[in-house]
Amino acid sequence: MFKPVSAKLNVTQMEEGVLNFWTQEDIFHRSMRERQGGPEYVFFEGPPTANGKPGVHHVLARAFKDIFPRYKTMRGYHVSRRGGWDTHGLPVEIEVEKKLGFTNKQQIENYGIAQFNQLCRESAFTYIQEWERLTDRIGYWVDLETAYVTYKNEYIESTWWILKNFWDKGLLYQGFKVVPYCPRCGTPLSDHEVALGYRETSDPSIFVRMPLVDQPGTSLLVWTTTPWTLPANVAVAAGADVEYVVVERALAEGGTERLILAEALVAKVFGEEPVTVVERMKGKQLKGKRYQPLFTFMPTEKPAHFVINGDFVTTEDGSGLVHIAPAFGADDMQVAMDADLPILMTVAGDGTFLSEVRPWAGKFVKDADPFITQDLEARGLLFRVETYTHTYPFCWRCTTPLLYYALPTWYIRTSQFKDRLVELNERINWYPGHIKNGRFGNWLANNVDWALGRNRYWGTPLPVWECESCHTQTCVGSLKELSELAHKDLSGLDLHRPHVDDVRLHCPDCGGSMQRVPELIDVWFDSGSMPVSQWHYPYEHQEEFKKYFPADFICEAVDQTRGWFYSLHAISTLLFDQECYKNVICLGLILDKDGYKMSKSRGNIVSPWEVLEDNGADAMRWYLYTASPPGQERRFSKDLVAEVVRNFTLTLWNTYSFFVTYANLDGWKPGEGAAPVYSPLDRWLRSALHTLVRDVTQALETYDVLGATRPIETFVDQLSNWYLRRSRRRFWKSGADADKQAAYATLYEALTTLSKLLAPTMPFIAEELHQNLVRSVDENAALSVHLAQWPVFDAEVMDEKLNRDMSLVMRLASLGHAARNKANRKVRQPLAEAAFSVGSAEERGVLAGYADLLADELNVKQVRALDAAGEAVDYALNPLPKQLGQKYGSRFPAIRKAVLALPAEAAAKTLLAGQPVAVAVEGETLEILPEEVEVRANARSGFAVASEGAYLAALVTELTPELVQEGLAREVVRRLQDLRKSAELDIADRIRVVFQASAGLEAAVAAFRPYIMGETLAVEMSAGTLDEGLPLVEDSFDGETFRATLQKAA
RNA sequence: GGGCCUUUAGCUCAGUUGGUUAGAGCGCGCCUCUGAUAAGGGCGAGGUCUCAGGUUCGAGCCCUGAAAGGCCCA
Repeated sequence: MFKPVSAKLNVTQMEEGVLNFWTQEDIFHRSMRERQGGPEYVFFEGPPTANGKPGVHHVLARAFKDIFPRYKTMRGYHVSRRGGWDTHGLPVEIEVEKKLGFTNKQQIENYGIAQFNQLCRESAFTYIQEWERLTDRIGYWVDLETAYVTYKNEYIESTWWILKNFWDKGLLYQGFKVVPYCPRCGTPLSDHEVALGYRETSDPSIFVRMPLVDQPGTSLLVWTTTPWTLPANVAVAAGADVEYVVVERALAEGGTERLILAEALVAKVFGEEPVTVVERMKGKQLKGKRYQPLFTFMPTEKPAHFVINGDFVTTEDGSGLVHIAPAFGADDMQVAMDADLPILMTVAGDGTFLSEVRPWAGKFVKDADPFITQDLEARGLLFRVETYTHTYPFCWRCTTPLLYYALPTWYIRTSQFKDRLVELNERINWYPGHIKNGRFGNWLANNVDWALGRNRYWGTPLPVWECESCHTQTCVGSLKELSELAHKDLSGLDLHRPHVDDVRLHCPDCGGSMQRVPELIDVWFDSGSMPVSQWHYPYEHQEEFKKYFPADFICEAVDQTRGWFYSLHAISTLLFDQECYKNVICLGLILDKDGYKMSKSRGNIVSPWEVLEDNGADAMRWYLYTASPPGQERRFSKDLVAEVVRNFTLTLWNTYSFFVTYANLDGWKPGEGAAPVYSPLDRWLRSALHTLVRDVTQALETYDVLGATRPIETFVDQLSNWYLRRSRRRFWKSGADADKQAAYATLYEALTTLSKLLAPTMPFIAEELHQNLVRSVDENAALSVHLAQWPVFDAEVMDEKLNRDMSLVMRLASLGHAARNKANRKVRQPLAEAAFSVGSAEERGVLAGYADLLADELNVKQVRALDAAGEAVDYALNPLPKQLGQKYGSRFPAIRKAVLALPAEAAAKTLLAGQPVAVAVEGETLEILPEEVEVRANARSGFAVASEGAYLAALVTELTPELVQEGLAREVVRRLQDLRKSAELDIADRIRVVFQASAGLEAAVAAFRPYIMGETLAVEMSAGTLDEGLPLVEDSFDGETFRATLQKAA
């Protein structure tokens, strides 16, 4: 006996039962333990931060991550599924700052870094319990007990080891990074903060002359909106492929001058003023031309003041020649590094000019703009001054205009490995593929050095110490090394600020005192280090590290392209010269109902709990898998998850419930009783099932989640709404013949196989089915479906022709129903005949083979092919463009016309007989093959017809008295079945029926009495007086009246 | 400003190497079936496949350009 299954499914209850089972039997750990010794399948968990609540987007990532470890486990792999937590960084600090009511860094310093960091450490796990609860509830199997934590000393120490490795290779260096900076607050602002403070403002817009050294009387015309940056000018950038011209113009004071600017901007700059173009050239020809510097306040230790090429130059504004001040622009800094230009720092941290800038020393730079302009004008270098209105960022806190300002920071020399980063990316399989050479590939190809330093508190400290006297620097790679250099045992030291800052080292060069540099490292370096640091490698677990690197599979959302995907790849490339992961699914973002990204800052995160409580984890997961391709962004709505339950889960569940109900009635068990003799319908279902196994397996092997799920939906639909609907009677009938055995065996095979195919994606219902269908009858079966073996398809069972044939039959059935509808003949009324027209001789054979099935489905006494010869059928020809067009190309229209001009009747008969027809086209005779033309039939009047393409169904709608009586009998059956149901009888209960009927109906009942009694399981059926106390049905139909009562027979 | 993605029915999405009548599910209206079903079947309303050019005998699909939206980066 199987456990009885109600047709009503309480999803939540079922899933919670499964969760309990997993916990009690420790299935998750078993799934790892039992596969020890099997081949390794390596999965890396991208660590989330638990200081925020998990949202739907986390369910998305976790749902996708879960599929492949489960699948691979079923294929015999050992899959270690270690979790991880990202615990450092600004998000954590900001939460603590909010709690403390802080608005700037000074307040943190005053409060004390030690206490502050202690609060951060606690805050990092604020929502850990909700994360654990959610992870558990959605059935994401990940080992959180052994999860790595980025703030642990061991983790940090390994990360230090990596940094030390880079240091030793000369890849870690100090440079400048241009950041948005508030001179009043004395601090750089994050992107988020900058975005808060944009507003419209007016700035000076000036054109200046930069006279060429080698061509007296000729100047570069350069445009800027920040005159205060001109004293820091070191170069002028021209677009390499931009067209430039030298123009000659008259000077007001007499004589002429020549100016160089982009051709596209001549009209904009000079307007009505007549100028003469005397020469033209590309930007690349300007490269290297030297000009006289506007100012010489600062010494230049490298060559400067010449034209360079830059791809950021546009000809939308200004002159097409861009002034370069590396300290005050990100592009400027980048070209300065590329071209090895000097960096002139003219401005102090408070936004005033340094003393070297003598005329304006101490003045706030923005206030100095007019003076600088005057100075240039006085020297004849100013061409024009205007006002320019644009949006510019201001400090959100104090409304001071932000400066783009170079701050010293630490870099990793990733750009040196640009080519290698690109090459190793070639080995990675990206899903979707366009990320590889698109978003990710472009990012790598334009790689710039990784700005590593952060001027914050809660994070991995940069392990570089600098001598206070001789400025020698050293990088420390372990606690042991630190202890040695400090001459004391520091093995218990907390590797966070401020404790590491308190450690002074002895300078090996001069014996001076060395202090740690103030920076922390980028948290992305933390998470990108996880392949190494999760093992405390190389100080511990060397074997494990080797075993679990690189990853076979990782999966995160697309916002990790420049985040975790990059940090893993970059660190792995620089450290091991190897790719870090072989396959990666890059998920699209979940958008809210209005199409915006769900994010904490927007406050539009939808809680997954409501969805889970109503519809369960399986349905939510399934929705996420099947809704759209994984890489595509998607809007999320709860209603769509509910639809999954209605359309898919319940369809499957009811098929399962049906099976269990009847198998229990019959005492059926797999492998017992007569050997099954499969009917064509069984063979079709098995063929479809094995095809499904093949396709789903293939899809999972290629990380195609849609391909691993949508076909299952189709199959379940066909299983329920065709196979089972067409097979019901085989289960009802008494006895246990080979046909019934075959029906049970087929349905059982389908359900148990589905349970396995669904295990990676719908782990709960898969388990439920497995426990009841497999475990309950086979003690030796796998304890859990997740410990079972993945199903193997049998190519012998697969039959492509059978699959095709059955879809034709389903189509014809559908047409038959349509014809009935048009004729207004309900299915309960038997009809004499249905005749079909199909497009080919082969399909006629299919029709003949499945005539009985169609007759039963359509409730007609006979099914046959429309006879071309014997009946008045009109034919039409439809030349098939696909076949003819591909064969004849541009001659197709003419051929089409010629085919349509043929006498349709004769040609159709020839083609239906499998013979070619000849057409004359442009003086040539062509042979048109039967498969190149579709023959469409139209039946004579008197039939009720429905057609689609080449297919047509025609019903004989005349009724004989026998047919009418049979129809009435079926009406009676239907009423009695309804009554059984409303009386809540068991499916197998026998009944006694007493009825009263109008004369015509009574005759019909008499004629079909055995049929009615058989259908309704009546042991007695008689006309007589009704006992009103019994369940009663009363109805009139087709001009007849019917009343009946029933009672359960003893 | 740059890169990537998206745009097909009211909603969520399919649409094979280009093939002439563009599909499914949900929702809506009508009809129907049912002793597994919260369901199933049929019919109907609902589409200038974002727009404009181009290639082709033929374009939802290929090419060019534009627009709108999203994400990432400046």
